[in-house]
Order: sequence, then structure tokens, then C-alpha cells
Amino acid sequence: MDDVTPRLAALPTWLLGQADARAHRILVEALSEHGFRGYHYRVLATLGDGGPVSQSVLGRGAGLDRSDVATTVDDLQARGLVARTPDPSDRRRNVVALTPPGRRLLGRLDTAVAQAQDAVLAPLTPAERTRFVALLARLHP
Amino acid sequence: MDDVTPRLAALPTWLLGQADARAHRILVEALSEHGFRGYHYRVLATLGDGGPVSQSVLGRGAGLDRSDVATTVDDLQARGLVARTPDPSDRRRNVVALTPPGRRLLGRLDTAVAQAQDAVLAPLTPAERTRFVALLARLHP
DNA sequence: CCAATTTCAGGCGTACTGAGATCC
DNA sequence: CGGATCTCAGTACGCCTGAAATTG
Repeated sequence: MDDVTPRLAALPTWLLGQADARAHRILVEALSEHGFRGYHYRVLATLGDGGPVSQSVLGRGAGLDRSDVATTVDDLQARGLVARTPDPSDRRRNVVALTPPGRRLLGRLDTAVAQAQDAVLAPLTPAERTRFVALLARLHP
Repeated sequence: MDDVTPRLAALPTWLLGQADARAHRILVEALSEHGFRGYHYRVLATLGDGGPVSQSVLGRGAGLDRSDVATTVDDLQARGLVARTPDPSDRRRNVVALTPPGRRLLGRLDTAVAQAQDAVLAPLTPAERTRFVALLARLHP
């Protein structure tokens, strides 16, 4: 993308958006080859880290709106990748957990995502990647 | 966002997406206070830099799809901010140009965007901002 | 005939809002 | 009662595709 106009090219947020758009495309491509979208991976990854949780906790961890958690978990449940069971101790809650097939899938998606990361960061040297990620992490307070 | 789960927090693309989502929200907020969206600003900024151009060139410069250029220019034309005239030398083309009100508006939007930038980059020192932007610029080959 | 430009209709994915039902 | 949780319907935005009409 070398034909970015001067004014836009001078905007950090524009650069950020461009870089994220590229990363997003590569990531989406990697996931869609397996038949999934970003929401699916975020939910699976969050469950893989945190174990069975309520949908509200799941949404906070994965960065999904309360409303989108429901439909995403629906999808994953229909494919047998997560189990949704009412919490006996608080019947307002649904407890969502990875199934064994879900955990196996998560492993494969992790590999695909790792390869996508390398493609995204390919223009940077290892030292630059470290600095870049550190600055990124500082960027939301 | 300190409750990001470990697996996602370890992904550079995830960090990139988070940072961009925050920048995007701040930018959208700043523009919508003036009654405009991202597409509007991108088109105005591109016209402000490059002068009158055809819609295809405009779309390439602003990073808009061919299809969205038409409706965005429609919007701006209806508000009297751009003028769309057929190119006499190639009647397939529409030449789009800023009107005086459009140029004045662009100045105000530039100010609003500049303030949004500062908000986005606030966590970084000036030296860090420079390094960050330089790394970002390297990130698409 | 082929290529470029514009326009139209529409889909997909992410993000969000409001309202209602259920339960603590 | 207030407050939390989940579900559903609907919206907005950015990004993209396919097809048609016009012109070079």
C-alpha cells in the first residue's frame, strides 16, 4: 500500500488501522480455512485458558458483547465444540465448557493463528517485534 | 482492559486489534460529533491532498472500495461539500473536487482528528510515539 | 471485442443498543 | 424491591462481491 495519500499516511491512527486491517485479513483467512470466524476463536481461546465459566465472564474475557456471546456459543454448541449447562447453584447462569473435540480444535486453530502472526510480523526483526509488542501493550491504559 | 485472558493477550494481532479498536472508537466519536463517519473524512482528506480526481483514484487513495466511493460521494455532494462533474475528456469518469465549504469543514475535522490522535497516543512518550509510528509504517510491505 | 469506470443491490463480520424473561 | 444473567431483535459501520450500463 504505497499509494496512501500524505494526509492519511501522516496519521498514526490511520497507520494503526492499516496495519490492523492487514493483520485482520490474514487472521480471518487463517480461521476461515477451518470454517470459523474471529468470535469463535476468541471464545474457544478464552475457554481454553479459563476453564468453564458463565457467559458473562466469557464475554468479558473474549471481548464480546453480552448479546454476541449467546449466538456464538450457539454456533459452537451446535458443532459439539462447547457444552452449555445451567449452573445448579445459580440458575440464571449458563456454564460454558470446552468439549474434548473443542479442545482438539483449539490446538489446531492455535497453530494456524501462530502462523498468521508470523506472516503479520514478518517485516520486523525479532528485536523490533519485541519492542513493537511492548509499545502496543502500553497503548491501552 | 486488564482482564484480557492470557492466550489472547499473548497474541500480537490481538493487541493490534485492541489498540486499533480503541483508536477507532475515539476517532469515530470525534467525527460523529461533527455528523460524519470515517468514510467521509477519508474522502475529504484525500481530496484535500490530491485535488480533483476520478472516483477510482479517489477510492485507491482513501482505501475505499469502488462501490462505497459512489455512496460516500453522494453523501458529501448532497451536503455541498464536494462537486462531482463528468470528465469531458473521458466521459466514463466523474471528477470529484472539494467545494469551499468542504475545504473549510476538512480543516475543522483535521483539528478534531488531531485531538483524537493525542488521546490515542497519550500513554506513550513523544520518543515512544516516534518509534511506534516508525514500526507501524514498516508493518506493511 | 476487450478493458476501464461508475452504479446498484446485497452479503458478511464485528460491535453495539433496547427490551423482555428469568432468577438471586 | 433492586440487580444480575441470558436471549432476541434490530442497528451501524466497514469491507467486499456480482452484475449491469456506459464509454474508451
